[in-house]
Amino acid sequence: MNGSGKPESVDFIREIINEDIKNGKHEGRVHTRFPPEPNGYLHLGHAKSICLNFGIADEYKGQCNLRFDDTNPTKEEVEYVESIQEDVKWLGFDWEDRLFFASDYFDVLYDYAEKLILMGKAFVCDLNADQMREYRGTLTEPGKESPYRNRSIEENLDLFRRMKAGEFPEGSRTLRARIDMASPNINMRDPVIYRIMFAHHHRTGDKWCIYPMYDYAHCISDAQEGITHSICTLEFEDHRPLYDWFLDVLETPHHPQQIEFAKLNVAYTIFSKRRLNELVKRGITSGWDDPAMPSLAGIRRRGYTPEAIRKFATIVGVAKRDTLSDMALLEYCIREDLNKKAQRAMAVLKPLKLIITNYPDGESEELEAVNNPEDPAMGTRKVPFGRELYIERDDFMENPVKGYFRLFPGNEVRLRWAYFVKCNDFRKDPVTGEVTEIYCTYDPESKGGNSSDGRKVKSTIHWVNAGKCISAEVRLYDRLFTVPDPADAEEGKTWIDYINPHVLDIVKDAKLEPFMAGAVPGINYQFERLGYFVADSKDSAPGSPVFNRTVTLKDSWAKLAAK
RNA sequence: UGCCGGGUCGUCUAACGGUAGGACAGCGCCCUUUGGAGGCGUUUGCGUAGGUUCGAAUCCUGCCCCGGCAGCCA
Repeated sequence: MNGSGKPESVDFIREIINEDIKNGKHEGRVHTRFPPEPNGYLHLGHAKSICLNFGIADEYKGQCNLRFDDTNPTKEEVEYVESIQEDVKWLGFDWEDRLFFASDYFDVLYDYAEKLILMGKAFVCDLNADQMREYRGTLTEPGKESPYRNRSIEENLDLFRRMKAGEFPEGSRTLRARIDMASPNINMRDPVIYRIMFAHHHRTGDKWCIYPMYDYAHCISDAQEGITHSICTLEFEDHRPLYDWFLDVLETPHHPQQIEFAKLNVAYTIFSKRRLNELVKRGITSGWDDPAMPSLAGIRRRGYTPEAIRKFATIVGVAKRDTLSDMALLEYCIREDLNKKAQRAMAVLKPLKLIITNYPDGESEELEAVNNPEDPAMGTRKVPFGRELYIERDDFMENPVKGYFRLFPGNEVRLRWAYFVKCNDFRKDPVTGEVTEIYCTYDPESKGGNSSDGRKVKSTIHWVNAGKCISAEVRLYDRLFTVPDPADAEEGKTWIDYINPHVLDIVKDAKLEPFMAGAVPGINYQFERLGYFVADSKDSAPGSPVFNRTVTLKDSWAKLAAK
């Protein structure tokens, strides 16, 4: 029950689980698994599945296995089995001692295959790939039975054992289930269950030259592990009859239930492994861990937290219809998390010199600044103040537009944690017309940021001490694409044409408070009034960090100004 | 045009025959030493046409639209 007294609503998967528990199905157990193929890096879409599977296991006091679906050695690599484990752990989940591989079951899988042959439910087929395609029929026409479909059990067994022994060349024969070539479901038209591949496997080495297909391996692997609910994405819906067929025919001790949900899509980015790979290959991004990538490695480096990702997974929910989630939802999650946790700092991205004409030359002082207004326990710090400062170029306007509250000639603003200053004059470059310096007077009575006479200002701006700040490179990341759904390209264009040219803008020489020299990668900061930033884990050096912008702060002035 | 699965605010998601609700986004106001955060308020939706029913988002039928499926990929 929630606070309103209404029953807590659950998604359709948890509804099924609740029903199963009520009916005592699977002895009331809940056991899920996350089954990635180790052929690429994990991305936000996988995170949804991870949170679902591990999350459900947690909620029902069940278990969730991590199982690598490594049935195709030509596509899989150890590099990925390592990065995947790292990503799942980073997200905050634990498979304890239940790390499995489909290849753990190659012997079992093989024995079951002989059993199928013995039952007359599988046969060795000599059709090549092209012929098989012809025999398969089409979406609207039934297929034809293979001429090898009625071989004797003895011949099938002999041939299959010789396939295993390596007597036949790659592609020359397959083992196929004997189901129904006229089935309206193409997956049931005598699907291949073993193919010959003389490939080195990352775990089993050269032991095998025949490898099982996904449909055959997956259901049996689930059954082996006593999985109760095998949660996968919608495109496997058509495979469920086959999943059930294998387990029914083989009479496995367990029969997990496959449940399909709609995978995550997020506007202005893409999750397709193929396309993500192309971004890397073309050099559009620097690699799979580029902070602009939606890979978990990328968003981690970008400064996203596991808490935010988990919250996002919860918020988008789980259902069966295709969706395109709003980027704003993700950004909300990270802002909400970081607002409470991030240490504040002042950073000036586009510096403009501000000189306080009535501040004694050569003087300086340390002012106290609050580290996080949301969390007093985070304490305060000292910020060096002086006669010459840098402020943000955008915080000054020679001719202010309506509604602009920041600095302009004659206007008074507050320098955060410091003093009120009033602009009296400014200087411009005679050639470019660019403002080069502004001259202000400060009110010594307003130290700390409050006037002594109750005088108010409409704006507070950030600043750094020109003589005592540090310089750093700051990388401003934005959305990857210029359109919500780049895969849905208009005539004559491809998704590549929609890459955002400003996905990364680099600020070479930002000015920051001196303590930021000690910024440690992985610790999130809020640069006040700008956004959340994190020191880059690859390109920062001790004492000289490089910062990545995780997300901007909401900017209601920008919205107003755009009108 | 075969089979399977879907269509509820702009977005995501509830409702399980009984007042269409929440979150995000938007808008307005209040508050604010971040034009941040926060508080309050508010606009917007059941694909369509019928049927059953006292009553339909929910059940039935037709239509429309969207997605998936013809790898020895997963």
